[in-house]
Amino acid sequence: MKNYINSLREHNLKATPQRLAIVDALYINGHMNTETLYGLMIQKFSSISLATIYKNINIMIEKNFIQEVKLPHAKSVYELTKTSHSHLLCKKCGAIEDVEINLDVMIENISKTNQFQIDKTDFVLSGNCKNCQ
Amino acid sequence: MKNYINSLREHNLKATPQRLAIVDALYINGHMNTETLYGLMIQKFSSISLATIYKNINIMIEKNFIQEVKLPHAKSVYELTKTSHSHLLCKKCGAIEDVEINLDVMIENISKTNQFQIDKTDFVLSGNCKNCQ
DNA sequence: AAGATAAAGAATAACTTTTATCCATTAAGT
DNA sequence: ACTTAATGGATAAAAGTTATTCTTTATCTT
Repeated sequence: MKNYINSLREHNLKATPQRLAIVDALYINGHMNTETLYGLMIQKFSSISLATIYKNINIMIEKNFIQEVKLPHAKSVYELTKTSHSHLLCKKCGAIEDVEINLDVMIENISKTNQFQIDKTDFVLSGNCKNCQ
Repeated sequence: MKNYINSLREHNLKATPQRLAIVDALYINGHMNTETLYGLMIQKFSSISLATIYKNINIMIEKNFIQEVKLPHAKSVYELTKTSHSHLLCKKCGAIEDVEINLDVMIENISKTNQFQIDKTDFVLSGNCKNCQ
C-alpha cells in the first residue's frame, strides 16, 4: 500500500480523508465510474456529497493524478495515473484489464505517414474475457 | 454522392428528410457532435427538435448505420459506419482524421497472451496535426 | 394512385448528469 | 496554536439526454 498522502501533495493536492479514500478505492478496484465510486464513498462518509466526488475527480485529472478512460457503450471510468497502457474491456461482464502494448513503432510510422505528431493514445480493445467465452 | 435513401432502408430505417439531412451532414463533415449537428439541422429545418437529433442518432447507432467515437476531453462525435479504422485527433484545432491501421497481428497476439477474444477496437491517437505543429 | 398503418417529428416535460454557489470546516504552513 | 487558502457539504442551477403526447408522414397494400 502506497503512501498516497505524499503523492497527493506532490501533485499540489491537499490530502483530505475524502481524497485518500477515493484514491484508495481506485487503487483497490483499478477502474471505477462516478456512480460506483460515490456508492463506495457514501459508506465511509455518510454525509459525503456527490459534488465532492465530481470536484475531486476533476481536480485530480487536472493535476494528472488520475486519468479518465472513455469506454464504448458505458460510462467513463477513472484510474490512477500509471505508465501508458491500453485497456481490454469485456462486453459481457464489463471487466476492464490494463494491458501493456508497445505502440512505439506503430506511432512512429503513423507520425511519418500522416505528418501528425502523436503525444498520446487511447486504446480500448473490446470482446470477451477469459471467463466469458 | 451516395443514395442514402436505400442505405437507410436496408438498415430498417425510414428515409425521412430529417434523417437524410443528418446522414448527408455526416457524409460531408466526417465527424460531428450532437451540438454542431443540431446547429446545422436547424438551418435546414427551422422547427426541428433537438430530441429528433438524439432519437435519430440513437436509432442509427442501434441499426449500425452510424458509430459513436468517444474522444478524450471532448464530446463524442458520430460518423457513418465504414470499415474498421482508427482516429487521429488534433489537440489544438480539434480536427479528426480517419486512419487505417492494420491491427490484426497485434490483436492476434494480445488475444493469445491474455486469453481474451477481441471483437472490436477503439483507438484514438492524439497530438498535433500537420497544420498545428 | 388512394387508403391504412406503423413509424417518425415537434413540442414539451421529465429525468440524469455535471457544475456552480455559499458557507462552514479543515489541512498545512508559519 | 494561529492563519489562510483550499476543501467539503448542502443545495441550486445548468447541461445533456430521454420520455410522453399528439400530429404528420413514409411505406406497404391494395
